[in-house]
Amino acid sequence: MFDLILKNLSRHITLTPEEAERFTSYLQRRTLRKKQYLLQGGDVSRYECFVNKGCLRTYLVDDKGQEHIVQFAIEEWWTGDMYSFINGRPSLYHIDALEDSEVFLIDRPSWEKMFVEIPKLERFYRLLLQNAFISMQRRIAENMSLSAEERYANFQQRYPHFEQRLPLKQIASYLGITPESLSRIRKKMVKG
Amino acid sequence: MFDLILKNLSRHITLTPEEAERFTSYLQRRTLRKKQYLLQGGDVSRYECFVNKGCLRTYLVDDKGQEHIVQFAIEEWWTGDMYSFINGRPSLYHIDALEDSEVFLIDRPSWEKMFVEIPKLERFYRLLLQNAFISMQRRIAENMSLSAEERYANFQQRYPHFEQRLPLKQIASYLGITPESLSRIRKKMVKG
DNA sequence: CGTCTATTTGAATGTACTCAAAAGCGGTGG
DNA sequence: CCACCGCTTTTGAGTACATTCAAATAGACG
Repeated sequence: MFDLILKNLSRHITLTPEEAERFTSYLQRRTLRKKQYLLQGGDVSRYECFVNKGCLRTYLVDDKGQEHIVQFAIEEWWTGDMYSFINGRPSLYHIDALEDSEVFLIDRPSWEKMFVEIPKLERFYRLLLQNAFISMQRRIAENMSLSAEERYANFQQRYPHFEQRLPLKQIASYLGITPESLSRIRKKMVKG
Repeated sequence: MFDLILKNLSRHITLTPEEAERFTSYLQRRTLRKKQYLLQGGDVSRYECFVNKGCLRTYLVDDKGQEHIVQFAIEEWWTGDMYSFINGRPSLYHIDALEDSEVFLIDRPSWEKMFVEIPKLERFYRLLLQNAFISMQRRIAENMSLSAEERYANFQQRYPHFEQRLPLKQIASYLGITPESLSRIRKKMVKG
């Protein structure tokens, strides 16, 4: 049951069997049906989330009612609204399932406790955040310097499996363009 | 000399005098003249950097020769190219001084050592990255959902002091628009 | 099978861009 | 201290890429 998440930890740190045992005791398993919310904008995010199976999206809705996807999370990704989780303030984001999914959740008290009881996790989380930070930075840079077409080409290259798995509309939203635009870009790229 | 950086640490963790002493022993002080590089694209980033005085920018240059600012860093901000620093790969970014500045640098060996010798720093860095991650995420969301004018208004509100300190050209580059566009936006906002 | 949503296509529109030139500002050296 | 040079900012005109709105087609799900 905890194979994947323990494998994920082992990418950065090595836990003793006891520590692993303790760590997994903090986790709550939850299944989500397609379209089910994990977090709704306005609520306080009570969990950090590890995706064991399926696919979630984090998005916000602007005043015009348009959705903008900030992040996808598939198997072995972590997600959640860190800001709301840490500060206890209402979240600006919605998180829901794009497929039937299975996740592990950690609530705030467990979160605090686990860093105290297993200090190695501080390192794990630092490294996780480091990587997330790096890819965010790159995404910002790309959003500023590349055309929609180039951004899409990069997306395909970087996340080849997302391509088949996600509907066009979601990808468009992630890239910050309209579905119509992405449809045209695809058509053009097939011909080109 | 180390007042500011120790104050910065104390926002998240409490060091004993000995630990503080040890921590500062890792630091190298360096002054930068306006326009001086801390890091040039293509080089490997050898330092993480704390700004004690002045202002730096991190930017990349696209194929058309255009600069895109990913981050500003003024007093009490940390900066650097985390990706290059960690992975030892050439950096995509340039970092230089927009004003005469004074910084403290930590090189990679010291960086590794300090986390081992002062494990509390893992926590500090995790929290630092957590905040950085949160604001990156928000920036991505804003870049996607807001018009140039709204992004500028947010920038003014969030970083009021940057407004007077930074030339229009640099702000435009940070917002992902041309100087011409920002000039027009400003004109419009004064009238409106 | 029918309904609802996603995707495609077309036409008109708009926001921000490019290119060009003038005006403003700041730093440097005579 | 002033004049000059280079860079920044402003303004104008034309353009391009992506958007909006609308409608048709395709696909998914109950």
